[in-house]
Amino acid sequence: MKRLTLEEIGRIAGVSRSTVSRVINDHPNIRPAVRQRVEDVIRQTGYQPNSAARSLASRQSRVFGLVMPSILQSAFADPYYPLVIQAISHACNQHDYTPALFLFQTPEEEEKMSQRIVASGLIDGLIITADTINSTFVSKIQQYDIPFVQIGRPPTSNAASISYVDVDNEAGAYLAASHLVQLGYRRIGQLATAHNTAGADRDAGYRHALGDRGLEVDEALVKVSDFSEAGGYQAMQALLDQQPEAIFAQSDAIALGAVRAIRDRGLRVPDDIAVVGFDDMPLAANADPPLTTVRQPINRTGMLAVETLIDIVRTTPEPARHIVLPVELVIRASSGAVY
Amino acid sequence: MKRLTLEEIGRIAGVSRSTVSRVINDHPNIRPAVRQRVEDVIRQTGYQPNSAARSLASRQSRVFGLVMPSILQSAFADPYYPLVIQAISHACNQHDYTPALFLFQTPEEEEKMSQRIVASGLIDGLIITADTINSTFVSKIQQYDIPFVQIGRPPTSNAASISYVDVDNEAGAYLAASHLVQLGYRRIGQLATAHNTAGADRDAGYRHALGDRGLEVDEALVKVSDFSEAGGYQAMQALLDQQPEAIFAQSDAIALGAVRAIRDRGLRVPDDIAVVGFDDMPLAANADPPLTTVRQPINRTGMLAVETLIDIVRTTPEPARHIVLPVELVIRASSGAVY
DNA sequence: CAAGGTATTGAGAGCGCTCTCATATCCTTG
DNA sequence: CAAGGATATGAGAGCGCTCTCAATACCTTG
Repeated sequence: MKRLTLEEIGRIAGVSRSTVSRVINDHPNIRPAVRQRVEDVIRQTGYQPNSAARSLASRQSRVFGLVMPSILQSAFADPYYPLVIQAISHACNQHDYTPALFLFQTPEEEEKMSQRIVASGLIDGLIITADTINSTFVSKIQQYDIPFVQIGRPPTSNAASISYVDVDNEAGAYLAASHLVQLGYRRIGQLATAHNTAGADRDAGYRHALGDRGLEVDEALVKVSDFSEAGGYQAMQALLDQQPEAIFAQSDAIALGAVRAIRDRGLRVPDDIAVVGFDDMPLAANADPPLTTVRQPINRTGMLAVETLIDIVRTTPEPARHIVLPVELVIRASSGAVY
Repeated sequence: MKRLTLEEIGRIAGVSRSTVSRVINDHPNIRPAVRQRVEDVIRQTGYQPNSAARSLASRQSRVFGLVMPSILQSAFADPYYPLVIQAISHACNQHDYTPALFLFQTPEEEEKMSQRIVASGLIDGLIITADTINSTFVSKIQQYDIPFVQIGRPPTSNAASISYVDVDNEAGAYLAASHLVQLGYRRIGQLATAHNTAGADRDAGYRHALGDRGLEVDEALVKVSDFSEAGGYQAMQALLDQQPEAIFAQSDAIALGAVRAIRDRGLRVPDDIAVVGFDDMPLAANADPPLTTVRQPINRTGMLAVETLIDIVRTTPEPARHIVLPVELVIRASSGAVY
């Protein structure tokens, strides 16, 4: 199957290359009859414009890069990231953009790739998943003039100049912790995470909720974990010695690990210890017991990241766009509110 | 920062565009002194060749498409797919290819995208994850002359003409089931899956293992599940009525669901029922009890898929390459062999 | 029905690279 | 040291598209 060109389509339709180009790019001022004729030829031949030629002439590729820096390598086990990828992929498909994937397993890999990513012209813009504090990648990328949006809030120090899409982590944690307070629990522990803004915001929400209800935060009831089930299991084991009545876990995976640790100690959820998670991953609903958690809108996050990036690419990049999406508390059995 | 071109690099280095191009593409017959000089300029300026121009002139993009057809949409919850993506991404990085991601959530999306994927020239080759029997995508793609390799064995009917990288599912299942037989279990059930070649091969391995040891397969001990934890939970509940002594689950997620179902029935693993999984996902080792399972080399699978595709793109596509990787049994507590 | 627009189309010049072919330079060796 | 062959470099012609600008076709309206 020989590859067709604009020229040939034009020849078949009896018009010039330029006119065919106009039809394809939906320019105004083409006689309806001509447009129709050209469209027919395109449809019948199955012609697809050559994307390299288009990129070269138009100076844009309609390819976005989806970047996950090295810090997150292991975090890929967390089902959150696959869901984000899926959401972004879907959004890109809808807007006729192609997502290129850049997962970095080491800083060296990151270093090696970043130059090519920003300067080869392959990529029109970047979606960066890196709420890790002090990501070197973001500061490196800022020196180039490639548009990007971040998923998750950047550290306060440079959040103003960076466009991002985030969920309201603080409000979510506030809801979760308040829910536990209202249920009558007093010794409410937290399985927290370190070095990421989402974790920091969830921590703040937890503290505000307790404070607003006149409870003091007992630091012995706050343990740090990573975002994995295993991490939650370990942290919960340490926490169990403090005899908490309820737990706010900063992610569903952590919560599930906590549940397992609680059971291993011969205790029951929620009868002995109530548990609330965060994220509302698919597994939260199927867990045993079903997990009370904070639902964050991952699909909308991905969609908005893509649309914001398209907007930035097409128009002026100033000022930076900041989007914070609302979250909601999903009450299930693990918090002891329903059975 | 103005974008540099070959021409300008040449001017700075005092040579022609052609010579710079030769240096970049590692052509022979350049005086060492000149090559050095050009390389210095490139390094100092941070020049990166424009990829659109390169693609247009050389007719290849160094972009591979990573396709996951719509059937698998929900299966993305299975940690297997993220790991495959990660492996392929890493392999692409190493070989200076860019992976573009095409996840299809619906047949319509698949239909809409496929034309662009194969005919726009954006993509040099495809890696298709679709061991689902009767994938329409593969048969569609075969009509074009775009190179591709599949991860997972295609259905026997057209496996001969398709290049693929697979793991030895049958041998793995054989190992797993044999392990259970050797431990003295007799009523060995299977949590199987339908409509995919990996499942069919694992089923075959299970049956051969039992047959080779003189055990007959009791069809009442074989239940069909999907690849999820929830599916395994459900299927196991049905299976429990048949009072199996041991279970071979076709994936780790299924095995974990089975363990949960067994526990909910008040039974213990492995004391009352032994469980073996398949895949050796990270969560298998951390499970409770740690899961005996069949380890498949996902990183090698991804690497070989990429390298095979590169080979096909660069040389003649004939004959189709078939690679089957060995697997190994990882014995942990869930099968009752170790504690 | 001519003049003066406006709507529609085509021609041409790149976009930044690769690759072939011609030219220039460098060694050999007789 | 001249001739011949190898080696090294440059010039030029695209790759298939977009976009500007000029040319043509089509309408108005006085």
